[in-house]
Amino acid sequence: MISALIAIEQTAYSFDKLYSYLIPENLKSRALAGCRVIIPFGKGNSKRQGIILSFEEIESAEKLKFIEAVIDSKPILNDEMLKMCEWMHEHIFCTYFDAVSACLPTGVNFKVKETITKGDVPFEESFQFLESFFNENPVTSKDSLLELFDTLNEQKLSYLISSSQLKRSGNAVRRMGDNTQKTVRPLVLKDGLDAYKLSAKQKEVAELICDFDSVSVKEILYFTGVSISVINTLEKKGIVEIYEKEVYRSPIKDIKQNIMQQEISLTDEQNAAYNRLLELYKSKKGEAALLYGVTGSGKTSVFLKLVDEAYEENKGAIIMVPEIALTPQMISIFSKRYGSRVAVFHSALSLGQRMDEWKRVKNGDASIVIGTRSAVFAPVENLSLIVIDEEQEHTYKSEKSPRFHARDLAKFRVSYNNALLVLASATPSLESYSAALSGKYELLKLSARYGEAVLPEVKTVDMRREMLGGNVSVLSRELNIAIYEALEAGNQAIVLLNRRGHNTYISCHSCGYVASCPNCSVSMTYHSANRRIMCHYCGYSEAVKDTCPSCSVGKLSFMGIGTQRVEQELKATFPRASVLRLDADTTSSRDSFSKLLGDFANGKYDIMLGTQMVAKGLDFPNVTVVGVLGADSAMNGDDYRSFERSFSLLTQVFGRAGRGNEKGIAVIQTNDPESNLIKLAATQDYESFYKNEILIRKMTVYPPYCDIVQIGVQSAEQQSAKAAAYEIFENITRLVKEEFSDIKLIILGPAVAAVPKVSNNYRFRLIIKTKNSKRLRELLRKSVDIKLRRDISLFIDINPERII
DNA sequence: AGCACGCCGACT
DNA sequence: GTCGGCGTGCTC
Repeated sequence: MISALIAIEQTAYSFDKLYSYLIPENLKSRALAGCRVIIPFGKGNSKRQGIILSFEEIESAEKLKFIEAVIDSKPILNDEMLKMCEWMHEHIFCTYFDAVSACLPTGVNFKVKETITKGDVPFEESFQFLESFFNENPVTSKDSLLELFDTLNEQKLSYLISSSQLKRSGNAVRRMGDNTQKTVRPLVLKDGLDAYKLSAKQKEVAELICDFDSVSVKEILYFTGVSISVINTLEKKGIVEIYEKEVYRSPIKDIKQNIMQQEISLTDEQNAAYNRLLELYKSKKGEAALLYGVTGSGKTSVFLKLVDEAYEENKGAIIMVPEIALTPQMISIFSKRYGSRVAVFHSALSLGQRMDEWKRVKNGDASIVIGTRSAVFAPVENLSLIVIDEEQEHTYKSEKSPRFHARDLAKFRVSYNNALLVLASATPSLESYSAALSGKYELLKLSARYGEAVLPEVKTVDMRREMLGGNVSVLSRELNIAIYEALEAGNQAIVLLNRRGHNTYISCHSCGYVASCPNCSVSMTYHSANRRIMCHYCGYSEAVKDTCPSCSVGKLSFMGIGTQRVEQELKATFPRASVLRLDADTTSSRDSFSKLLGDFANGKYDIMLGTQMVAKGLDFPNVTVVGVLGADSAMNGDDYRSFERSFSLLTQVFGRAGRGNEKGIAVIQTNDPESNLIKLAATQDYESFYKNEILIRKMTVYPPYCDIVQIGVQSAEQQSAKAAAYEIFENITRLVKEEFSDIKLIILGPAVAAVPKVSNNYRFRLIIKTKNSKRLRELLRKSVDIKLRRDISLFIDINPERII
């Protein structure tokens, strides 16, 4: 006998697995792998959504329940996606259904809605009042019963259900309606219309419908002025057919249908790289290549030409970018070039748009996908190419379950499809570059800068000396002069500071009190826009008090510097200049970011100030000065990747300043002016940086010399979180001594997280340095299989982007 | 996460 | 006696 193995929604990691269900005879033909189903689950047989991942042969049907309904008429996930879900479950410690959900846009997700109806057994004496209620309302819900009848409670309802006096069933409810349009198509030829007896209006409409092959009802009404009844009559007579046609809401505005197939001209160097990539592309071995090209070397042209190849062969391609708002020009290039064959995938789309784009790809109407990390799940058929642009960016790693890295999933997909993966970057991740050097990836270099662009002159300012020299301002004299000169010449300036808010913290002079969030163990930041202090972790805010709430004598003063404070200072120093501040606070709305960047590019502002996102924006030919405030290695946190991130950021900043016709100036304000990092970034010397950094990684044992496993434990009770963290730690040490003596690892911790409390949850962490393998994952799974107290949540993150 | 079962204290 | 509190174990 065959049963279906099903991934079920709303399962905690501790009891997640594939559950086996019987297939009723009437669903045999429809219950295919990749179809979503409704199944009863748990003691109460609550209705859950699931998806069939595979099937198994069973000897006895004992204990098994039946699938209740099949939602999809055809599989929503194909074999590739199902295999990818299994891969994710094995490799990244997520539940099966988390993996499935990641493959589907929110729009196509169904929600199971439970309904309560009268059961087969008549109501007992004491529940007779329900009889008349159900005569009026045959279908109701648990919640409304509880609300309407004070005499009922959860227990009584459960009793009524288990004794079959009430029946509970589940219906799939679509979260989001398909955007369909009533459309008409003719069933007879225009010449054949004479055979029917038609009124003047009917004839007119019928002829119109025959002229077009298919036309929307709305349009007919608009053009002919008839009412819907005319069309209905035509349908009754069998002349036309009315059906629902899906209309797509495309996020790409003004698609130029005249596709611009302009030939891309490549330099010799670009051409060499392209030809090699084309060879790999054609060899169909499921390989990966690293396209390492200095800023301005024209990486985009190289991979665009590869996408051309895929487009012409009518094969699928996925192009990933770190952040869609920062690359509007990429979307416009793609949509101009490939027209409606392009679909866009990213999180700023509305739910409806996401679903539409997903469907266009699923139906084969679009085959070139451009987007952020979620684009790696695009249901592209015949996938032949994946490009990951700026592959070192942290946005490719998901920080919530499923905690995948887009690069790993891309590798899975190219190997499944025998396609080619191209990682492109000016500052590749240490992991990728070392893999390329060892021959795991094919390494392709572009070392010549394209066009006339020159690197800026880099001035490093020691802020400690600046302070000793009497300048207590945020801006150094060097930077002030540079900005002044740029503005005088009619040019623009960019100032970078990686801290939001006005001040980073508020403290009391007399008692040392620091305003901190009541829910999280972090200090709060003053925001001048709303004159409140805010927590950047949970969003809590409160009004600023005049006197210290702790000692009620001292006055509070604002310490530290955020973007708002710098904005204030810039406005004071350059009163005639207009300043644009770009950070998470000013760019929360959907497309304001690209609009603001566009405004800056058009010269609406003189100075742009912001967090690191400004470094990655468009090319601004008028920018001749870039200032970086607080450019210490600590500017990106203090984990092992901070040097890499700083180098990448500075390299991009310097690349920005040097793209116009004039030689730009970059002023780097730091407390560590001797830093090698700044010098290497100034000359765009990635390879020297790599040589230094890889040595450090080797000596301190960090990736690529090992993998990092982070286990996080969270609870509202500090003691239970701590106890769980220690229990896991002891499990690991014990298992490594006994069953897993082949595994080598270094355990750091358990320790309280860097931010010990977030939203009133206490957090503990364990860090393990080891080599990721099947055995290791087995060990991890055993170690976290602890008798968890109910209030604990736990996660495992392989090679996390951030240590909690 | 739910849900049921079961064991113990408070209460008609 | 029994109602309901929550600790514990299981989910095809």
